[in-house]
Amino acid sequence: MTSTEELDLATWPIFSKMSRRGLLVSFDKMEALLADVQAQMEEQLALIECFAGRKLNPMSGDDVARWMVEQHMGGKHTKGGRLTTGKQALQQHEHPVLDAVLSYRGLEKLESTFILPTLEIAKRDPAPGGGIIHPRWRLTKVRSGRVASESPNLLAFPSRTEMGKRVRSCFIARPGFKLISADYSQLEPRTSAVLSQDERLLAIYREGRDLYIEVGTDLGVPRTVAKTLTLGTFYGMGGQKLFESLVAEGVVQGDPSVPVFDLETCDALLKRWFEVYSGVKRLVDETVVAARQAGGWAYTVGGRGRLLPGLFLSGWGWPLAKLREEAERQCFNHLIQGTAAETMKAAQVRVDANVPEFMPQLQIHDELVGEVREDRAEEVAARVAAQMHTTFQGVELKTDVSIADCWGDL
DNA sequence: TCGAGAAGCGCG
DNA sequence: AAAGCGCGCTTCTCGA
Repeated sequence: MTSTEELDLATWPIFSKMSRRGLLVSFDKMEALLADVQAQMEEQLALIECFAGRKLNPMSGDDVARWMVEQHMGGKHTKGGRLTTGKQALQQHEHPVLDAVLSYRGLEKLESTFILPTLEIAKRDPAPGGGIIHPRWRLTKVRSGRVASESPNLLAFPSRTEMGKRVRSCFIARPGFKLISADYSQLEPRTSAVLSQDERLLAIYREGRDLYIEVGTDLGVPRTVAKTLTLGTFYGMGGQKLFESLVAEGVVQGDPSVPVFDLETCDALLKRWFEVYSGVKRLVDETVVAARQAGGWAYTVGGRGRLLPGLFLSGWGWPLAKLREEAERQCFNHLIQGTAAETMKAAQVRVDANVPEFMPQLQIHDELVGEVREDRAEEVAARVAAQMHTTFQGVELKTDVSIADCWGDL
């Protein structure tokens, strides 16, 4: 593994090029979407007034909390003493007003965070059919070595919902070009498997089997549960959080062939996971011990350090234990997330050196997006994939590639 | 009127 | 015993 310093120096000019090239935004598509979103916001607002009997600002937690108190709805309170009005809290109650509040908030998020700023920023650099976005890459912001993006934060653009994909669809390839995406599958779990040398995980990956199906079989849970559970365990998720995640995913009461996912089951599942994949448990413990011996410094494989003074807090009282355990989770996360970031940077360097026809535009942690001339798309995509393909201590790291005319279709 | 902090939510 | 990690950005709220 190349050192983290060398990777930083080698990727610097690549990100510079990425920013200069930028991404083309279609004004027609974006403005049509904006009109849709605004119309739907009006609808939800009307719905709220209709069902609540008066106007309500869905964005004001105080306003929503006051109305909930009037309706004799209970719930958790924030540190500031108000009723919690987050998505989790509102979904506890069955009420059309709360449904509309959540819908409105989702739409408002799209409008104010993604659509309006993108239009505004793209207007600074007009181009045929729209404008160009030049994200500012922050290469020294994230302590794990990941990159961050500002103005706008393209790494946080929506992808999980239909409306979200419509936002991404406004980012299009220039005329005569195609967009290519190559994303590593399960980069962080694979990194964990390699670093922990856990026999079971290594076997799953070496034989090319689906991790989450295997975990599901090992623990007797559906694939979706196994996925949440596995990703959570890598970073120290607790029973409570796992339970909340499963509730949010709507798998709280499973079918009869599957255990019921109450809080106790979640605790037991986490415990069992670390028994079955004991190599990961060992790596977590060893990583923390090593960092303590190194004076509180956690290191990635490439040698990027993060100082975690909290590792030396002693005692079990509040908030000492909480802070120490937080530092321990950060310690392990630094190793996995940071090493994965180094894998990605190394891949970018190889692609830059060996596939000059590919013009990168975005790096999204485990994914590379860029443009290529239309007539060469298939061929160049294959070469990008070949350059990203690598073997990390016996485990293959491969990418899924796709070609499309807009970001949303990748 | 301005700025900081809280709450909330988007992503991998 | 109990525990998600890493970010950026927006609106609301409250005090200077």
